[in-house]
Amino acid sequence: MDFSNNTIDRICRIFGYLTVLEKKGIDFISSKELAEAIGATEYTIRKDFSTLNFKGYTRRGYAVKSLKNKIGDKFLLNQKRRACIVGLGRLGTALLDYEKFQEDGFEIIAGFDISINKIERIQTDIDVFAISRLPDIVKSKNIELGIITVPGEAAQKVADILIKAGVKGILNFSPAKINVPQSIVHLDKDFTSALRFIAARFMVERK
Amino acid sequence: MDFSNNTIDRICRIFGYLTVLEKKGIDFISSKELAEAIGATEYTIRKDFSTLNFKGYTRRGYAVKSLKNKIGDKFLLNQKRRACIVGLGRLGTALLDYEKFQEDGFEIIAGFDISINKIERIQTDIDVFAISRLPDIVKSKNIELGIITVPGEAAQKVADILIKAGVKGILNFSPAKINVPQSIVHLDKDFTSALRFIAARFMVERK
DNA sequence: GTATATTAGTGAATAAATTCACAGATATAC
DNA sequence: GTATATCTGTGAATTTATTCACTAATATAC
Ligand SMILES: NC(=O)c1ccc[n+]([C@@H]2O[C@H](COP(=O)([O-])OP(=O)(O)OC[C@H]3O[C@@H](n4cnc5c(N)ncnc54)[C@H](O)[C@@H]3O)[C@@H](O)[C@H]2O)c1
Ligand SMILES: NC(=O)c1ccc[n+]([C@@H]2O[C@H](COP(=O)([O-])OP(=O)(O)OC[C@H]3O[C@@H](n4cnc5c(N)ncnc54)[C@H](O)[C@@H]3O)[C@@H](O)[C@H]2O)c1
Repeated sequence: MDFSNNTIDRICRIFGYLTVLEKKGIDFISSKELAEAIGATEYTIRKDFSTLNFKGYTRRGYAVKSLKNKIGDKFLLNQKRRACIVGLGRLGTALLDYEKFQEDGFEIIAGFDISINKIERIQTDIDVFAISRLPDIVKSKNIELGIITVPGEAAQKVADILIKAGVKGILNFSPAKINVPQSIVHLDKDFTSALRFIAARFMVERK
Repeated sequence: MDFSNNTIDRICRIFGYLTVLEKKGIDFISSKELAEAIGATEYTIRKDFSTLNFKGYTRRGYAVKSLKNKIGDKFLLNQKRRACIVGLGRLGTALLDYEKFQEDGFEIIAGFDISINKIERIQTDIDVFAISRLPDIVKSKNIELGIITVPGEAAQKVADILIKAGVKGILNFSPAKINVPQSIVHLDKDFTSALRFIAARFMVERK
């Protein structure tokens, strides 16, 4: 079966929230509370779960641990994913050192940059390499995800290199939209568009 | 009239792309090319423009400059927006120094942090202050947008402070979901959820 | 033990978003 | 100057997503 982007997006947020609940030692959660936590409605969430065949308990809700495992199994969020970061500027290095990725199931295996200077001076526990080494390292270290933090002009080129090297998914933080084959999952996350969205939304609200 | 989030999101991306086209000196653009550039279909875009009453020219498409201005006027993306960043860690400082925000119409007026130590050591052209000064500064400098880059645990508290100080929109990069009154426009941008989305999407694809 | 309140599950209804299909306009080719 | 290909604009059709409305189950209160 196939699921809509909306459903998958909700499921991923729910997964994150379940992680929090689990840490807090909370055992059951209702569709209503889940809805509130991720910004959706209880109906949508029950519908999602219904479609996915995730069952809850009358008057108690959904069992946190079990639900988290079911989601993890179904969407393969239980297993660690191996990622790399290309472009070790301000944003790239911030991401490189973000330890929480690790506990969230994403392991940053390597960083790459075109500037040898940068590679040599960078202070981090993660291995960093010249971009020329990318194909080799992505293959040998089985890296599945590429995170692009190079300037917009270089984004497409980097995407091509990543895909050729064998990554299966790309998260692109540059403002450029990248073109990738259908088989590669990718997401463009442009902060400026996000800010504009807020500005535009706000203005529309006032009318 | 009111527009859907989807429409506004597309419009913001189109606005960004029009900026690029303008710089390149391209005068006309078709719905098809726009669609391709932002990852939508030509139908949707023509429908959006139809609803918004943005007219194009047969066999030529839409006039780049004029369209950009119309969008800018309608959604108030032409005027500079004043923003601040709260939480000057790795992500916050990366954003603080991102000059491109300026040319994209967002001016980072100030940065805030709870750690006086950090405030004192930080190297940047932007003014940085202790969080206690936020209400005062947001008001006196007319700051409209708050960007949250504090740890998840502090996000809600910071959101409350920002709102009380008078910001009208919030972009939250922490993994916590924040609760804000209806009148405040806000967006939660959690990188981990984005990575999970890719991982989940990818796995679904394979099935 | 019974009544009550809460919560899931789901087909049906509704609403929203997208796509289609085609008429109308016009730049371009020849 | 005419034919042709291309591109917009928009109601209608379709598809997708959400919400409703109600049944069933059961924990909790008393
Ligand atoms: N810094 C921010 O807060 C911020 C905000 C919004 C968007 N962005 C976007 O994120 C991206 C990175 O931003 P930044 O501020 O970190 O930029 P930066 O200039 O600090 O870093 C970019 C890095 O990419 C490297 N690079 C350039 N071309 C490369 C290539 N072909 N292969 C490998 N590495 C290459 C550079 O050497 C540099 O280290 C940009 O696209 C930017 O528009 C950044
Ligand atoms: N670094 C990344 O690449 C990255 C990636 C994904 C998500 N995030 C999220 O972005 C946020 C910032 O991440 P980071 O890596 O920059 O963290 P960081 O720990 O480097 O910085 C956080 C900053 O917030 C400040 N702070 C804490 N409480 C505050 C308060 N109440 N008021 C004002 N300032 C306060 C701290 O002093 C610190 O300077 C976090 O929520 C994190 O989960 C970061």
